[in-house]
Amino acid sequence: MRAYDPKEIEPKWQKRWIDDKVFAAHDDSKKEKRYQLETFPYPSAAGLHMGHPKGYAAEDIQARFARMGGGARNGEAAANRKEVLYTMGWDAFGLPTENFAIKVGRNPQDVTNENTENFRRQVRMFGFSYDWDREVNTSKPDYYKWTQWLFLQLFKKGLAYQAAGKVNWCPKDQTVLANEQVVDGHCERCGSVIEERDMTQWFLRITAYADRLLDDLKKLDWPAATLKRQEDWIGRSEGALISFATQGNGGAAKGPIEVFTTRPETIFGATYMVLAPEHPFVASCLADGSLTNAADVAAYVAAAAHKTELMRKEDEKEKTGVELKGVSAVNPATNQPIPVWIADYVLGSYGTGAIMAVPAHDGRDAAFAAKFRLPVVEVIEPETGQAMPNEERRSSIVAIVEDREAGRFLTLDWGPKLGGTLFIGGGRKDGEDEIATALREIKEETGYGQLEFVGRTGRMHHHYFAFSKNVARNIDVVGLHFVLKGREQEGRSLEADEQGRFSIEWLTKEDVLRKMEDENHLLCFRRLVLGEIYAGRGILAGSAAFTGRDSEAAKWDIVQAVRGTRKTQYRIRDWSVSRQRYWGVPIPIIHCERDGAVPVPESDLPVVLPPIDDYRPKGMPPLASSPAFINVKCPVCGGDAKRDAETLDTFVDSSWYFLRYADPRNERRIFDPDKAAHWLPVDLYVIGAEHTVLHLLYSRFVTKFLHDEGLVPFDEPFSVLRHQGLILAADGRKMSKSLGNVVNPDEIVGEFGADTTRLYLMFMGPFEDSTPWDPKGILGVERFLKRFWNYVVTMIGLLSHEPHDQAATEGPKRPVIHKTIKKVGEDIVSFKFNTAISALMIMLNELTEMVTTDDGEDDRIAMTDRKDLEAIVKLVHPFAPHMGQELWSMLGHADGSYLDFEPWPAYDEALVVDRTVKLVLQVNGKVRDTVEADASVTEEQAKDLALRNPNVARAMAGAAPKRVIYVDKKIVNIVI
RNA sequence: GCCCGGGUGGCGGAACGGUUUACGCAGAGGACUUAAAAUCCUUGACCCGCAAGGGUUUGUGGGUUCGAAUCCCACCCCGGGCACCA
Repeated sequence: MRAYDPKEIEPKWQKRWIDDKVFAAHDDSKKEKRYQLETFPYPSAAGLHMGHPKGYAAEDIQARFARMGGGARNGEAAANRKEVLYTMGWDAFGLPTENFAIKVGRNPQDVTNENTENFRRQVRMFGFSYDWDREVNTSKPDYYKWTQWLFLQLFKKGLAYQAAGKVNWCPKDQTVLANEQVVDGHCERCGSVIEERDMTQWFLRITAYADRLLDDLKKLDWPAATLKRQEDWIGRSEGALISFATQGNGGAAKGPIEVFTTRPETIFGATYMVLAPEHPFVASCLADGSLTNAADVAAYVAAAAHKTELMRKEDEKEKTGVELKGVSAVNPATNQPIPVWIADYVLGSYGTGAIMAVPAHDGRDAAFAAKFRLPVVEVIEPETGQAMPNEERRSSIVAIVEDREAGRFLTLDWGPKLGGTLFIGGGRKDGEDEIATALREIKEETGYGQLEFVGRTGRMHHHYFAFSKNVARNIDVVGLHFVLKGREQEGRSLEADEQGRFSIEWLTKEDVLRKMEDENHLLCFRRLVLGEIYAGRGILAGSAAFTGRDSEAAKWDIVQAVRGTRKTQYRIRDWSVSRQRYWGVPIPIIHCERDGAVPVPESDLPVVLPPIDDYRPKGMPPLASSPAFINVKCPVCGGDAKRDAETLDTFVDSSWYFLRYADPRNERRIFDPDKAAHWLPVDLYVIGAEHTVLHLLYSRFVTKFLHDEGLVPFDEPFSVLRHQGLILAADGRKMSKSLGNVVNPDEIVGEFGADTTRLYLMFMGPFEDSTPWDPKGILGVERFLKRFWNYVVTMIGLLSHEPHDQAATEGPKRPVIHKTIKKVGEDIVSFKFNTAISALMIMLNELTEMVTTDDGEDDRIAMTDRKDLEAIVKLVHPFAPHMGQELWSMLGHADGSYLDFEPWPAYDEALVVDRTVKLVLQVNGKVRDTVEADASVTEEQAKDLALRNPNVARAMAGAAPKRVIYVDKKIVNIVI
């Protein structure tokens, strides 16, 4: 028998697939289209990582399955066969290659060409079913011409603009770095501490699309976590802009300061305001001499300007700031003057760069106020519980007694019916002050009397039902905090209805948080002991006409009262795309003294990236030192002008590549809109979980822009997205060169072949989970493939000896094959490749099981015919396509018959269900026995079987069944 | 600190209201072989028991249910992301 030899069959089919253009996607096909986008790799010098083929194998399974019409209703595969656009390309521009080239003293172009060749070879050895005629490469002029064109369209619409902005500057490499290249404030490459520099940069106005980028997330079939991260990244918040008048020394009016707030309802508690150090008001105060502490302020501003991101992190969020002495602002709600501070916890780049500080209801303001002893005014009284009709009103206290030596808190356990664990509470008597009430209650209920009062909350509101008194209550509560000074207990005097109803417990902080359920008592604890501030809703207090109203309900009325305006604010910033490096797309702009930034005429595109002598960054873009490139005539006035010497962020290159695949060789347009409309949006995009924001957000932005330009009818590029988990090293850590634990795809494929490698990648665990590479684990799937091969080849040999009456057989006969067809099809659809493969293994195990034949011989060649074999070969094909195709040929299919275009097998429902069922017999939910029963078993029969079972009888020990639960054909549970 | 994931045999994992540990790896025993590799068969959570059988077990503690790995609450641990966004 012919042995399984992947080294022979894999290169053979790979060559045929490419030479015969088997997987070419036809624009004019009558079949329904399916577009599967593969994350195009960055061709690094390190070569392919095992993570690449993991994602690719999953897509290849889906692509081949779709071509076979899989996923349709059973039996309708033939009509469901898809025309699949499935492609590969190279994200070939970028900094790592440039750095590598500089290090080894070579040209980035040559290095990229070599890396790309190597990647192409590696990808091809896996046998993925790509249409290789659609390959794209972002570093080729025929591609980046259109990247430049895209930039110019954005420029024309005002969506690409130049502005001064902060950049990450590496002092050693003399260059700007992308945020991704800054790791913990250090240069990813040389480890230098990154400086912040202000430079004029190109930006793309992605913020103009913030609302649509957020709102359209709901159209997408993407992992929930990724949608959430996009939402957080965009960071929309609804609030108000409110103007605060200011005045200088002697009451001279100065310009107003506008703040952005999401909590305008707290404005009566705004006791000071804070500006970012770079706020223009600060500079104007310094300039007009209105400050009495100008030197301190100037020093703080200067220090803040030099603070890097790293330094701010090291500050551990310790608040710093300086008051602008000599000026003040006026709270428009209270008309009271309030001090103005500057502090770097307020960001110049968000909102208006100025805030109103409400230390009573904001944690950051609270920390700042505590440090600089600024006044705190509570204006929201927390409200807990649910309001009920006919509430009795009362004034109460909650007393927290702390034993500081023991680190415990005094609680009363009232049992589950009366509220569980509570602090000491009680109602106030007429004329009694709150502290007196608390001391009295503590003494009455616990006998403790030596107490020191250390703090209190403001008033709170709580709705509850007092079961002991059978009455609904709406109470005013004040939380009071005492420290125990002596442990003697004397003079307890319980009311009659309290006698024996509770027990005293001293709990640790953790136990209080664990056991206490009462919202109001817990809130007292959080505020008094944990020092938390209250940032929720409640009843307004100290808020003039608004006092007593619900804080949320009054929010916009207050905005109106202080003449503020509603405002939506976003966290997302415009996309910085300038890179002062060489290996990227030249920005197609010409700078002219007279005409400013002038776009390169479209007829002059592409602006070709020229080879230069020295690629090393020297504080200015390498292209700037190439006079032949830089010096041009202005397209408008014809005078001397200079080209922009910067290159585009490579994320721009990748923000539209999926569109180019629809029409990759078009020389006249970025793509033919009809072709894009035909193939897109993408029906499946498999991408690493690390790409949850940037690339996906940028691609969505560009798609929306092109939609607005009328080039595409859709406004979301990727309808369905799935993430792949990492392949970890055998030690469970990330694979990395420095740890020396990298698994090399060349070695693995060389040793086991592509089919085995692919199958193992899919079998390791759930697709979206990270799983360690087990060098022994791959042996399991290798054995499976060999056994599968041997089985099919043996059977083919037998078939040729004694031809069955093939015509008479409609489909496969053996039930296990029908079950597997169903299971594998469902699992592929739901990305459960590991269990699909497991089902294939189970099927093979059953097919090759020893059976005893009529003449008493042990035999593992069970009855199987050609239909069976064809079906199981089809099932394996998406996973191990070289083997699938080879066996298909050996089954006698003509040369040129590609299994990928054969219909996915159908199954017979009747054969999927078992003829016998296993009944689990339980007594009180515990398994006592299992019995086999015919699948037609009725409830009565099943119960009868259970009651007559000896194990069941023993467990029942003569007791009578109270109840018998029956789960159809599964369980009989006798409750006694 | 906040937001997502996730804790099941020696290992990767399966089951996501109904027999916990499918499938695979590793282990143990056996067959074939001069031997090894390969292949095939048997076995396979833990404790008690010769066995029949019984008990325990899905991070911990509670709850709901006839029945919980699965649903709810609290806590612990691991991984990832964000990190003063007013």
